[in-house]
Amino acid sequence: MLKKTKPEKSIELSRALIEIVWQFGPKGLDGECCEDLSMPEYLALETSANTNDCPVQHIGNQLGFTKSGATRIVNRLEKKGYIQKVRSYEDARICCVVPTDKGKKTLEGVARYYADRLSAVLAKVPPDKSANIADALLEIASALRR
Amino acid sequence: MLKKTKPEKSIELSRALIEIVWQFGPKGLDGECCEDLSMPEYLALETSANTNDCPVQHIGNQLGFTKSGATRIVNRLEKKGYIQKVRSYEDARICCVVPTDKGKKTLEGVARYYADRLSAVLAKVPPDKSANIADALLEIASALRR
DNA sequence: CATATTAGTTGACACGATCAACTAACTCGG
DNA sequence: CCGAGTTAGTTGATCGTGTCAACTAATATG
Repeated sequence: MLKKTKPEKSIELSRALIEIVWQFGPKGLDGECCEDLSMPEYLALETSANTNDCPVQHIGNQLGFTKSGATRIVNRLEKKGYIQKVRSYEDARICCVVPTDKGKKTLEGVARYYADRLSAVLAKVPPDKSANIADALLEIASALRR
Repeated sequence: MLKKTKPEKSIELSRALIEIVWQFGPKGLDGECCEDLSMPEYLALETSANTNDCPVQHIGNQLGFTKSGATRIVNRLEKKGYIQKVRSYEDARICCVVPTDKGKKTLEGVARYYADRLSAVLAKVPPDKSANIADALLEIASALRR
């Protein structure tokens, strides 16, 4: 278990990022978010909740799936009772993805689960740093959207 | 695309974390790291490079796989020419996973690729914040190891 | 030496995504 | 208003990548 010689700063940084991503990401530890939802399923559910008259494809676009992938993830969510597909009556080709009550409730639960996991980690950080960290996370996320 | 009412702080934070994880994680955009390596393959390769006489199982432990999963990922890496399996002569049950020259070279390339992706994002952040962000990433990663 | 333990492998399987071909609904120029 | 083109979504075949349980082979131990 020997560490190699100290790498340059930017590489060291991205190394940290990868570790974080791996721990919290889709393959992290259990791989599940909550109940019977995988991470992409959770994100799809969330997208449907944040989008009015959300077409199936929009979910694919948001998550980086093909449209067939989107169909399948939506079907899974429907079978599990988290969403419903409603044909749009303005354009009957479009299926609007609408979260059910169960879906909405679960969404809160999962958000809380992640929030708890994150605070568990932040608890191990020197308290004077944790404000900085919160700031940094928000900043990166907002840069990603640009 | 309507946003819901402002959620509490910790949930907003974990939301940011999830976005980051999704963008940089195994499913992020292309899903691949570099050349023909998936993210778990990259991490396995890196683990083998940072561990002397690295047994197959150690890779599984590091990444959170079962031992059969570890066998499979190692076999894939071997087939692609990134590592070699060498039977330990102290204990012939153990296969030491050793990166080949190609493996070592690729490792640098991938590290650079991630570093570049990260700096591309950091470039969009107010310059006075970026030091904070670097600090925060290192801090979180180190907290995760504890 | 017999038994238990440990490292690794393997076959059957599950899950989740892609691709390409398809259907159904809408658009628009003649 | 009709036929060609476009768009939303679905589906069958397939692939990649992981698990579980049963296995082999090497080592440790009483």
